[in-house]
Amino acid sequence: MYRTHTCGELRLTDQGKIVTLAGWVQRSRKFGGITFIDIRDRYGITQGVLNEELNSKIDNNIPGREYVVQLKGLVVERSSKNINIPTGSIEIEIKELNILSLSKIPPFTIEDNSDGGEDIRMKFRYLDLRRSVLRKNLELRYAISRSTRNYLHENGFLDIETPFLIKSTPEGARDFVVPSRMEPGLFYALPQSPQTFKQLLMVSGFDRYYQIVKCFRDEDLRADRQPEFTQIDCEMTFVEQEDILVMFEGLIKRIFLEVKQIALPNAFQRMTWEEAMWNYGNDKPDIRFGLTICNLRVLSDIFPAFSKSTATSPLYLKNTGFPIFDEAQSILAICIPTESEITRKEIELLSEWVKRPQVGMKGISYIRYYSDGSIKSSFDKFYSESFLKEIVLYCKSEPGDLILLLAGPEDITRKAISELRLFMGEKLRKRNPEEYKLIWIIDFPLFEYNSELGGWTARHHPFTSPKLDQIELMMKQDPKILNQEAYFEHPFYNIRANAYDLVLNGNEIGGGSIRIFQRELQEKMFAAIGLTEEDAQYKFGFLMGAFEYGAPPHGGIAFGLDRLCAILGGSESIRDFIAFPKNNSGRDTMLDAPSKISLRQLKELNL
RNA sequence: GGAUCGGUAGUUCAGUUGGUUAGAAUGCCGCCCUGUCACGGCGGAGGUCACGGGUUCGAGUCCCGUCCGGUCCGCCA
Repeated sequence: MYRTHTCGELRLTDQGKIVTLAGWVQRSRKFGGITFIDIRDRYGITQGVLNEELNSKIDNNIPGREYVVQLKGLVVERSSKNINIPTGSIEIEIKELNILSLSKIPPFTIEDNSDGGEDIRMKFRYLDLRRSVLRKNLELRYAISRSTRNYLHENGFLDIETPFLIKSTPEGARDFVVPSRMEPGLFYALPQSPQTFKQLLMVSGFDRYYQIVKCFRDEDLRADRQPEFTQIDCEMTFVEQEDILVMFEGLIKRIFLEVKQIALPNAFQRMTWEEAMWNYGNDKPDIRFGLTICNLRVLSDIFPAFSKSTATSPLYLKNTGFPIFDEAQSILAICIPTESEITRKEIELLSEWVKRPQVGMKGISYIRYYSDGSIKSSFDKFYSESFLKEIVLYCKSEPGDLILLLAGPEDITRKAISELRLFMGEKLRKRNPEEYKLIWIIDFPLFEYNSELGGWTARHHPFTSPKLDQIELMMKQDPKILNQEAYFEHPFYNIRANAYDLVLNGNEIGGGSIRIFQRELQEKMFAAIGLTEEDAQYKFGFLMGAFEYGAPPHGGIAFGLDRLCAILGGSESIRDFIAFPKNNSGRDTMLDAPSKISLRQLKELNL
């Protein structure tokens, strides 16, 4: 028997037992006649002591760091205890020490605060995973997936596997493709999600399906994006949007309760997409803090539910005197409470920040609304004080506030003010990682206009159903757009989908929709996004065929497990929650993949 | 596809205006130490300054290119 106990379980109550432990040498400390050896496994660290006799016997052959050793000995109480570790009250008086495996000196220290950088730790990922930080991350991941499985099982969901070698139908992201050997020149693709399969399962009558499943997308990476990632993929039959939201609020509440011991509110907040864009400039708003956007000018048709409210803004009409504002499509502002006395230098830094190419603004304007009620702005010479006062009042500012204004084209200005809002939220320390605010974003647009391609694409995916009362509008609409400058005047712009995202602290952690289940509507959808009838039939004929044999109404949702883990684990990077992740360029530096393959393989594959 | 930061000892980093023998910490090796647990003390080894080219009397330092890595934009239904 290699071990009787783990390295994390012995306590004072085990005193007097003869035990055998096996593990890795964390560190040894020698003092002439006595030597301490800390051995570590997944469960903890236990100190062993070599007495004088044994110490002199092994003399200079004390096992080095990361050797795998087996200790046999007596559990005794320590004369000086270590309160920092659970096993700190006892130690093992070693009677027998066996080296099971040698180790080279590791390239970095296997400790909580390792001295190794990201690069070298990735190359030696199997060593990095010995550190308790990463071990705890993977334990957290398991806890989340276990809660998920329990909850979904209790609610009648079936875990059904779907294939990884499928057909390439890139509608959004690029597919990873796999060459077929048996059919030269043809290719499989790896799934970007099991979307069509789970819909077919609904047609087959498995009315509640889930799968914790790998998905693949051949796009550039980020700290929170990997080419292969894991989704909690779910689908239900005979449901409306409300049923899905309630069911999966339950899942998230269960995960928070079991994994973080946090009881979330009974019903999550909800916000329409339009409201989120209007107030936060973002479809995944971080609602842990305010600083909502003040829309001082917006082109009339872009946000139909809100645009009218800008009509009372002093800056709504053009020709107000300040050329930058007069020429701007949109003028958006945020009020920063109690910051009216911000230094010139800090303003300068903000200005540099918004001018970075990633943000892309030409500059930033500001209004200081001092506590004594006086007003000073960066554009004083263009406006009277009473006009400035009108702006301040429109923004609902209090004396003492600082108002930051950005002006420019609607899309980049809104994106920039959203970035600025997050930046200021961070600066004001209002983004507390221990605070969890969840919100459903609903009523997404069904379509998105792609000005590069000059056409409409599905915002979520082409299987998403439009709102019931807008189906008719869609069925008779010609997708062709005549005026690219005013795509938001096209009726498609205002068609809303039965689609929803769940947002946690400004991160999209899940999203889904009620699906189309009628062939005619699905055909119309494909036509709208520019697929010819032949294309649609070639790519998705199987799905539309299935819809002709009694397809039930259905819908679903998918959560990004990696990202959920990272947020609950308080980390920015999902790589810390994946056992063997890829680097920034999609490379596995441990395996050194991707790599060349042999000529013989190439020949077999006819490449 | 683009922006930006970085690459110096096993590792993490410092290296001033271009100037003589490139430093620190940690790790590693040796000796000493019977209660440490980030042990301590003394001594030692360890460098293709990513690679290639250029400027210069002289380059770790300046310029150009390449490679590698981090972050971001585009992209990611």
